[in-house]
Amino acid sequence: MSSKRVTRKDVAKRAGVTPTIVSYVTNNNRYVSQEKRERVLQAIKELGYHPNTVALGLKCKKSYHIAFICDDISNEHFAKIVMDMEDIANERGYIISFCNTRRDEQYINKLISRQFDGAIISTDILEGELINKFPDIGIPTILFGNRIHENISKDITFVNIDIYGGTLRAMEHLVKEGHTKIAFVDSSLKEQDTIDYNDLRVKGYAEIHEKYNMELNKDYIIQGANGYKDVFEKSYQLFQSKDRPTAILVNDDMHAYIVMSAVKSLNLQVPEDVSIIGYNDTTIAKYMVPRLTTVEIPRKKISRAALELLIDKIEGKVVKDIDIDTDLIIGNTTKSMTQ
Amino acid sequence: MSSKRVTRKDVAKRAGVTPTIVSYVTNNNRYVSQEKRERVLQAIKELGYHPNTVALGLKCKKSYHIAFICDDISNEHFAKIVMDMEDIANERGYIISFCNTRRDEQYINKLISRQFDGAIISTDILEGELINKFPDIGIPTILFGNRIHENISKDITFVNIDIYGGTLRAMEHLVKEGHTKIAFVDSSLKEQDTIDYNDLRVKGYAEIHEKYNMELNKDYIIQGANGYKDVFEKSYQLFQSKDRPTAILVNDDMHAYIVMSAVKSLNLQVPEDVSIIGYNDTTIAKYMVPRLTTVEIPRKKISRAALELLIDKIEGKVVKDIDIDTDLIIGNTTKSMTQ
DNA sequence: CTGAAAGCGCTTACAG
DNA sequence: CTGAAAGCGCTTACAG
Repeated sequence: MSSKRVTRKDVAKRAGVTPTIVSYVTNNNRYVSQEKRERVLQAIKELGYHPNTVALGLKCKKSYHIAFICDDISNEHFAKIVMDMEDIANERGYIISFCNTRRDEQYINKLISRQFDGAIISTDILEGELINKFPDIGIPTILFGNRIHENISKDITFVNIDIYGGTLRAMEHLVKEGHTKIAFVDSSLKEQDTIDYNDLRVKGYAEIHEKYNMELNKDYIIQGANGYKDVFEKSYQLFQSKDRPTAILVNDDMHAYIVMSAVKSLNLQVPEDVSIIGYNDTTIAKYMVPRLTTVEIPRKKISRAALELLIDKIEGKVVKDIDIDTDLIIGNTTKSMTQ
Repeated sequence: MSSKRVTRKDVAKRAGVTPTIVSYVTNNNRYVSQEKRERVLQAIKELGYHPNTVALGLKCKKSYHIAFICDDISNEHFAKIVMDMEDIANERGYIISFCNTRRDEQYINKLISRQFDGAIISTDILEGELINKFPDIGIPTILFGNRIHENISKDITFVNIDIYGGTLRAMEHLVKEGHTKIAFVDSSLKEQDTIDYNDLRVKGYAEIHEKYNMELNKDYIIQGANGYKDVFEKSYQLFQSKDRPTAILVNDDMHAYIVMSAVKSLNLQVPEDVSIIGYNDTTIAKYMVPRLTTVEIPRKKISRAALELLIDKIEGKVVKDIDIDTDLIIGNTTKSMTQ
């Protein structure tokens, strides 16, 4: 910051009024004589005065500053959510800081020191214990409903996304088309060694196996894959195996695209040899050739719900968890086995 | 914010010392007797004290808060730059707010009121006049070097990305392979009616036409396309025409993918019928089948350069513009005409 | 209708 | 070695 920022005092001097009058004019919340008002407005223009939001924040204990914590914003799905949220936040006078998730108490403490009015969190990897630090200190917090369910504070409001229902629909679609050998990829950054049945996708996947008495082959589950390259290699291996699946559910469109690349590298065709379903309906899904079948997560609704719940909460209103439906968009990457 | 946030005063009371001592302990910049120090540390722990960064900002005229203004963060290229920058910022004690570009003076004023220590701007659409408001008010500002060159303040430091050189290399590659009918797509959100020869890609594109005495067919230039759908439709039209180009340069990988989708929809093959080159080397480029030839823009270098220049500037150092090289990554989407 | 004053939570020069 | 005090730029209850 420049050391010569124009302050309220400078404006007052220039306009020949007291600083208090300047506040009354900029906030427009008290009667000020027309003449003084004009002098103040004139001085503001001449000097290029910008009221100091930080000072206001200190005085009024309100920062109009929201934190958005997210594991991977390079995924178009989340990037678009951030853009939407920033739009709504801007309309309401708030600003959003984007924060990469870090599993580190010191980092959370640094964030708390920033006096955010609220926090929105979308994570597969942050422990409930660390998430809870926000509500525990009194910061209104919204959590995108997903895998982390253990020990979440009751003070947190959930935007529950029906990924479970979407998964059931996707799986039913595959089963109806005659698939029984269905694989599943979860690329979220979590421990590799165990299958996480709390993951709503895994849960739906397992459920359908049970419902239709299909054998669940653990070799068909790729979990904790570490980045695009890893997903490529692991799915390449999977489809190279003798007992390869005929269909695969992939937790994200771009990763579904990667899986398709691996499939094609093996000279297999989509959907003739392998059916693929993704999640999110991002650009790549819409323009893939063939068009990707995918579980649509309504981004606009999520962004609006999260931000409006949060602002209501900041303003002291009582808010309830909200449920967001998902939808299966049927493209051309799934094929009936019975044809 | 909760009304009962723990302050320095509370800690002092609990520890039986003066508030000043608490500051000395948290800042660790003055001698404090071992005994008092321990009492303070203990009280901080018991009460869960988090120093108020906003108050510090007001007092020290430093917010440790940086604005990143960008037209479209849903593009993986920019999203990854944001993630990288956030990482470096975090190491240095700064936080980044992501701001969608808005061509609106009121909005810029609101940002200025926020007391950002600095701003990083990457835009194709914001006028120089509005960009200059930041340096004019004394806010250190970094601009990603690109199309907006008119009237930029000398106080702005540029991270110049050699898009021009990258374009020359891409075009040379196509020319050497025998292409003479080369199209170009610029999907940035600008006015549609005129060809913007200030655009570094257009400039390189035109340059090569001149160098090799190739006729520049204006119908081959798609500019001001409005989103993915528009790029799809316009490129579909282009390749449907009788005198269709044999190669096309697309200003961004995902858009290059869309162009390929359009090409395939016409039952044309890449690269047999149409050669395609993109920009950025994002995930889609790496995993496209065939692998996309693309102009690589080194994101890590850009993020680091921008943030370190900015922090140096904030700290009062004299900094100079920096040049970032680009590279042509040769994939499998270009084919020689002479084979 | 207007303005002096208190106070938000900090830092730090200065005096003891 | 420690602490009272000034001050960062604001808002607003209160007194005139």
